[in-house]
Amino acid sequence: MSGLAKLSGVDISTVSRALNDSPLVNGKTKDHILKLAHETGYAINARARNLRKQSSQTLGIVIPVYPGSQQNLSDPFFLEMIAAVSQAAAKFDYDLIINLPNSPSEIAERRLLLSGKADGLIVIGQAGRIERLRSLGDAADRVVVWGGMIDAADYTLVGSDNFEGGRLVGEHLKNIGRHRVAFLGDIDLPEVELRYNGLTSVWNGDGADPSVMHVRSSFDGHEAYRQTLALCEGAQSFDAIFAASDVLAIAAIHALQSKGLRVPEDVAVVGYDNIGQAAMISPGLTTIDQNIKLGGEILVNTLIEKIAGNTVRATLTPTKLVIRGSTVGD
Amino acid sequence: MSGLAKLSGVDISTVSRALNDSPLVNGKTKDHILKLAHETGYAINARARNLRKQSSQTLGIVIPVYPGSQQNLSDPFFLEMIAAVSQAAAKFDYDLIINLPNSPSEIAERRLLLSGKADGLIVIGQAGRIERLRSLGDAADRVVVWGGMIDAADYTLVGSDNFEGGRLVGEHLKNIGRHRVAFLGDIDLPEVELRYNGLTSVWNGDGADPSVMHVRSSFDGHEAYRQTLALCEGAQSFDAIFAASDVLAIAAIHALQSKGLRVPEDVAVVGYDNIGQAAMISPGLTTIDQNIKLGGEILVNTLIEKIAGNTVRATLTPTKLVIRGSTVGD
DNA sequence: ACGAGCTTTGCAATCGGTTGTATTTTTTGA
DNA sequence: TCAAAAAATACAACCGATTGCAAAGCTCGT
Repeated sequence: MSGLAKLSGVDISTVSRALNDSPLVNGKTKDHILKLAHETGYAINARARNLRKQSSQTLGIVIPVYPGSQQNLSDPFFLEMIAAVSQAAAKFDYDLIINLPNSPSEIAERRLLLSGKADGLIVIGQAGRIERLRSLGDAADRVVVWGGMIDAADYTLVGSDNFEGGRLVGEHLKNIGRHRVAFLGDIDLPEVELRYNGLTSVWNGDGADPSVMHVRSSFDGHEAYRQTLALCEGAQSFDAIFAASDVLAIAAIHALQSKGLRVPEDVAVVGYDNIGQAAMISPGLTTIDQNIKLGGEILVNTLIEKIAGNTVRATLTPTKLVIRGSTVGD
Repeated sequence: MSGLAKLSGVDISTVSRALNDSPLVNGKTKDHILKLAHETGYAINARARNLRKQSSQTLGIVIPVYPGSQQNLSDPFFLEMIAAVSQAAAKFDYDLIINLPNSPSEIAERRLLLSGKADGLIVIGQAGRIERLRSLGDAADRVVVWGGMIDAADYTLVGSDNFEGGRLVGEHLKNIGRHRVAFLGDIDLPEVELRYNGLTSVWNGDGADPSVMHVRSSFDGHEAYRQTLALCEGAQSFDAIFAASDVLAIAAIHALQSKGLRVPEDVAVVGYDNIGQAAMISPGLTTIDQNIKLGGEILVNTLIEKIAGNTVRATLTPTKLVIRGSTVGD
């Protein structure tokens, strides 16, 4: 910048104002400086600017991909969320630092905040870290969490309407005459519990016993595969599986087919997320679309509001049922 | 930091040295300062440190996920690559800024470099941007590209051995007696061309005409689905498909099955990448494992070497065939 | 032609660390 | 015991922008 100042014969303060399009600078002067800046390929030094402005124009995103556990490692949901958040952040000229903690107890995220590397933090999922999120203290002012709505949260939550998603699936299964549903997922996770509750709500007050059974599985496809095999070998009969994610649903279909069961004739299968592959397998997977793109935008908007010191409240994004062959036949 | 200086009664320069574990500081003094820092929850201001040290301890990763085209948007390969790079970078105390350009012509990446937000850049894939990569100029000193080895590259390349991957697939198909192979992918992309060349090399000098046909498809699953349908309706007969990615292979299987063709009995299918879902579909997908984890590590190591001013040369990571039901039956 | 008022520019402090050099304190050896 | 060497600490410049305030340059009406 001092180079530009010499070239154009003005003070660096004027250069600075020109580059920031300040109205305090004469139009001609501004044009001249801008031209020089362009010719010399000058780019403002973000490090100096960040220091002076006490802001880094950067958000952090924390994604629980624990390498040891293999859990989630390749769940496309996360990539879609990263893409959504990244593009929403870009609209506000924010960059995105990605942080994949190695274990639930990692504290690298707070470091991003306290050191000023990031102005705010987006945390995807509360799994296994609710307590730590609760104890954020002041840092909570610059954190937004994607997850299922829970009352006791001391932090700002954004999420899709998991209860409604579960309910939509229940309605659909009921409509196609499937009443013996196995729910595949871990209802200790808030968003999963909500999906489960939405599912069972459909049969409540129905006279008939809700015959929904819970088959516990983490978000790891291999575990879902094993659990589904076990389910097939168990005594309980079922004519539908509702899995807490598409990855689990795809694994479940694989398990069912390997047991000689037909999808959807013998067992209807519904997933959650509507990842790209959901439409690419045989039969196509009926699933819930969480509108991740909108979710990412709301996450970013909410976080930027918080950074600006405004108070915001929890937000739900709408949820949509996408029907494909895995529940109704082609 | 000036607060810590007052508390401990020493100059801030001593505090700085203590926090950086400099040997110039007395052990007792150091302990005292560290204890105070811990008690007060002090964290070094990264913005100031970055400015002074002319480094941001941050790498950028550029991933071509173009939202308009839907291309790749949910390919788990990218997430695995992000995870691998992120974890490798963490070992060197580098953070990772993720950049998903909206179009091949975006220049946001260079901005990261020139502004000093990132010390170096990792670019995943050369697709559609080879010319721009060539014209990096000085910036090439701090850029490493993941992609297929091409001679004319003016930038540092790291990639898996795509030719060998293709060759392994060819050997395997030949071994199981499949000689009429459709190659599904876009051989205008360097890595894809190498895989194709590896495949055809198996039949070269064989007397028999290599009966490999090229079915062009981008890395978008929907396009692969359509192309495979078209292939089925065409005149050419084939008994195997080698797809340039698992996502394409899964789409191809879906298309084949919807045409009433059996996998692997009628058509054997091989993918590339070994994403999580490859093992989760029916039948399990035979594929090439690129060892992305190692690739991410090499990318980071190479980039850090370059940032340090050392010269490095292109590197290949080994490649491995993973055989599952889609080519040999269960 | 001149001063009020407006526009434009320059000066200098500041953000919060790091680091070369000077200074003080402590240790060492004869 | 005392000078020389070593260890520990303090001083002050510096990284490169932003910004409040002062100063200089213009415009305009009378």
